[in-house]
Amino acid sequence: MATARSAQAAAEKRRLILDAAVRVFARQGFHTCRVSDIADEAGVAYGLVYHYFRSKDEVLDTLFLERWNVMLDAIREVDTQDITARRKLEAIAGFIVDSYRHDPDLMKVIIVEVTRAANSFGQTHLAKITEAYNLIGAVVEKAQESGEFRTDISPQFAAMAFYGAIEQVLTGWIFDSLPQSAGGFDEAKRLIVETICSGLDR
Amino acid sequence: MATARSAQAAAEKRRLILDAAVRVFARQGFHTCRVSDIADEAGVAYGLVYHYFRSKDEVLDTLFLERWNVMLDAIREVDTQDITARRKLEAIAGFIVDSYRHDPDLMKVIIVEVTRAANSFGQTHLAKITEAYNLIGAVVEKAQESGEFRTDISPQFAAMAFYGAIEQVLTGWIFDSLPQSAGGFDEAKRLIVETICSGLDR
DNA sequence: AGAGCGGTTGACTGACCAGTCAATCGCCAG
DNA sequence: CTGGCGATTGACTGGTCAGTCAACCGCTCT
Repeated sequence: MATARSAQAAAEKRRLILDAAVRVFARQGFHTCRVSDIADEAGVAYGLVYHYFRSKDEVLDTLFLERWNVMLDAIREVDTQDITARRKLEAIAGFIVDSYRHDPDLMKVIIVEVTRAANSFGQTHLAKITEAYNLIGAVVEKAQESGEFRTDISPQFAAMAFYGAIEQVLTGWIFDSLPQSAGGFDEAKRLIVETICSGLDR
Repeated sequence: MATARSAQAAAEKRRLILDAAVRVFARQGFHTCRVSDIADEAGVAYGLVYHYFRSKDEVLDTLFLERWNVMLDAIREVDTQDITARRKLEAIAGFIVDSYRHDPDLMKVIIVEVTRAANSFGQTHLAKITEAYNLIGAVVEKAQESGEFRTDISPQFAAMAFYGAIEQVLTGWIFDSLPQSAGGFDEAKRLIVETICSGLDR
């Protein structure tokens, strides 16, 4: 039992540090913050961060991979369902928007420090990030084959437009260049999918 | 004449440094490169960079503002023309895509280090960046009033989707997660506008 | 000729911070 | 009670650069 109990305690400490890191990264940014800021926020000693993680980078890598893998699984799961592509895109946009609603700090960190940070962590995780584009592209491709979507827009291209629109909206919320209106989140899902699927034309 | 000649020579050195900085920032990224890398690339002494610029940051600020102001002017100019909103969006997307075609390194730096770097330079230039969204939003808004565009998608929202789609495509090109196909650039303009205006639905 | 003045040079400094490590703590088993 | 081991601590080190500055260059004007 001793082993099990301490293993659990250790896992809790690790999580404590990860959660503190989310808050610190969201508040100060990855490059601007010091490892000591994370330790302070978590209420642990500086060195303990290095007991659980090899480096400052590994903390962010862990946060990103944890969440991104959940998202990739969610997209894959959506794609197995027997619904229209439009509904699939709604579910995907919904998942991402809900991720932000549920934990804005974490999504801020993932978007700002990884997904949009193409020169630093975006580079490291390019393959993982591209995987999401490809999964969305596959949804579009199948919809083209079934006749639901037009075939003169390449699936990869459509995926970029779709994902780009979502990320831009989240970024707008994160930095207050887009108002987070009352109906907000659910309205946003609808608008994104509506824009991409039906277009702005009347 | 002496004054005029040396002033011109000085301006040329300044430009030499700016152009070198574009190459270095594009290759290594702003945070990763050293000021000495810029000086070496420009073939001038380290200290000269500080004769023309107050700081490393100011070099990037200058590059961004130079180009971004040109773009804002271009968007404003497009909006004065008596053409459909769809044509206006085509012209705007065209301008941005052509900027990339003409000087990919500069666009890479602006997008990667400023526009998408929301925590560092994106923060500093948030107002300037938002200005672009607002100008695009105004184009959409007028199109809604004239009946060209549907009115149930907020103009600001549409602007984010439009700009987000463009930037995502450029980012895809920059980091090779989207193939730069043969027809490439002109095809891309068309697809972006087509997607946003008419949608993916058949 | 030579004074003056931008333009130009690059060695140096001061600050910062990621990561190390030796010492301590506290929990459990025997 | 005690030996041992993993968890925890935080002072310290080493390397990295942005930015400074005092000296130097070469052109022009008198």
